[in-house]
Amino acid sequence: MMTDHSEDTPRKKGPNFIEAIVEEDIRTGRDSGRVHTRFPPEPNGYLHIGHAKAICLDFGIAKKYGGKCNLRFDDTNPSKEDVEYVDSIKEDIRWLGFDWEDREYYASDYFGQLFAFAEELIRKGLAYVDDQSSEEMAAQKGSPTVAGTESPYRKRTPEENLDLFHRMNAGEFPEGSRVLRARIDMASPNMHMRDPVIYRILFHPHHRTGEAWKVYPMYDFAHGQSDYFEGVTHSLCTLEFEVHRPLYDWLVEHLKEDSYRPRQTEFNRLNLTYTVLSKRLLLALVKEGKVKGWDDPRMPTLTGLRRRGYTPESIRNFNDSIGYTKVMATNDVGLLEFAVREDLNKRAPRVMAVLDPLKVIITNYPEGKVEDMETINNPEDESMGSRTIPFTREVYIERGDFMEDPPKKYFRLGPGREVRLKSAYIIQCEDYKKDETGKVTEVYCTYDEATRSGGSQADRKVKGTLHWVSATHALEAEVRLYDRLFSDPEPGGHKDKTPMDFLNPDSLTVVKAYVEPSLKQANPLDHFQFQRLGYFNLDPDSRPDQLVFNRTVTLRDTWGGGN
RNA sequence: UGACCCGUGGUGUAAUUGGCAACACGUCUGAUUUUGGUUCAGAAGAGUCCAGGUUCGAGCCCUGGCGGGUCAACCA
Repeated sequence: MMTDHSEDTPRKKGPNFIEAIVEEDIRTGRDSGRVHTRFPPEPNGYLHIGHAKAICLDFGIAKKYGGKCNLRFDDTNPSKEDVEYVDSIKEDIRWLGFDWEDREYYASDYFGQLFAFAEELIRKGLAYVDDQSSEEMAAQKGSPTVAGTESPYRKRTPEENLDLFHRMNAGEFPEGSRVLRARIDMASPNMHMRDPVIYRILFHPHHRTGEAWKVYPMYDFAHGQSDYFEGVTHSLCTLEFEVHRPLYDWLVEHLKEDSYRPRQTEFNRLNLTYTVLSKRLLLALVKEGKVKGWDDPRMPTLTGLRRRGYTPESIRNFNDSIGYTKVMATNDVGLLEFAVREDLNKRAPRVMAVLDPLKVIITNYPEGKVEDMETINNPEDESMGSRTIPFTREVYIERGDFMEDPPKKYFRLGPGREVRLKSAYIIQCEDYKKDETGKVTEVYCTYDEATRSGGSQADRKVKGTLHWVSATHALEAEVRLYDRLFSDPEPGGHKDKTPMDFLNPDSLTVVKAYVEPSLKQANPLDHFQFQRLGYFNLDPDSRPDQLVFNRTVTLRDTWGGGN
């Protein structure tokens, strides 16, 4: 069934385990029944479809239960972050269809409160300054199976620690020379509880606070506390943070002044076949020039998918369909493509385009005659109306739509065969011409005037219907055909190979095509279904005198005979 | 060989307080079609990682295995 996927009538599904938790919290009156989530990106790169999964959850839960969702930039590491990313992230979230209203926050907004909280921990003897190198501390940390040993600085007095911490922030000590650690348990079976570093010295200017601070909180020290400051009730994050939860809770427990405390719940991160979603790899693809940029249509970034022609609705529906669990899952990218086709099938007007032209000359059609043939824009949506396309004596059809010696189940053009030219006439192949290499160069046909679309013989059945464009009216266009960027289903799942070893050399193919004249009026990012060829959109680089189209996704191909 | 998490058709998810394993994608038929698309009708495909236990009855509960993931950044 695919009748109820529109925005107004979402798929009927039972609550996922996170919704079940939220519903239980509401039922028991936890936090007075408030539901408040947050989406917390670090502004150090572009958002990709994996982030979309988190965004749909964070904003989706808030919307479903009448709560709020904050946008919070987790900007605790100035050496990696930049305003460029802040802007792109905001744009991408809006494009996806979500709104944080006036709740745009930054972890850096809380640097003052966080610093004060650190001082409090120091006074309570729950944090200390460590002068060792990171190597020394790593050695003392032990291993998952061997308990760690305590730092020689662990017994410093609160007074000394406070003084050192202030001087760290005053810039008196070089980067890397000292850190502030929480004093928890060096023998904990959970590595994150072995006196984790909570503050480090960084001299890199911060994109928002500039030179104001010389010490910056670590993720673990900033996240739960930021949740607390914002009144977040449900802090949803991905599975790899599961082992951080005890530390999250430990810190919040020491910070809270009332009964309210945010709670972290983890869900599975998105994995897609033939796709890499690690920021490191995506950055490498851009830096090494394997793709043209973050918005290259082959990239799984939201900006790339948008340029490719994917719609926000299709991405939201896709997220809806894959669900949220704690299972390490790998989703078939075909599911995403299905969601795109499903959406585009309803909204994309059908147009004529020929990617690999073969000239057909209709010998009994008058030279110089032009007929305007009416054709419907979208059979899925009558309200999209119709338009006319010019028909002439010479037209182009797809090279693959003619075979000299067609197999039995082939029902397109061949010697002596009849086909209908969509919205025009039935033609019959009388002859064809080949060049020295044996390549077919022209096909000669006759047309039956009575079979004109809407005419007296219009109902006559023939096996095939072909798309075509008038050879004298067609516009030349550049069409970019995209294939998967990686040739392996799990490019990241190999021991001695990197995803780069599986780069698909044919991920981009550029062809010169002929398209119907009406496309001159197309706007950037407009969607089209090129008859029998797939869904395309007009690239933002396109100019009226040089049309450029991207193939968003192919049509479902049920014919095993190839093309 | 520590802690935590996970294990249902090929893939991803469902399965009210234990009650004949459901849905989507994919695959395969057939019908319709001026798109080999769409739409429609139907089919195949798992007995729920394994072994015990509790129970009239277990995918759901218990025990023990096996398998997979995360964690030893002054990243998030």
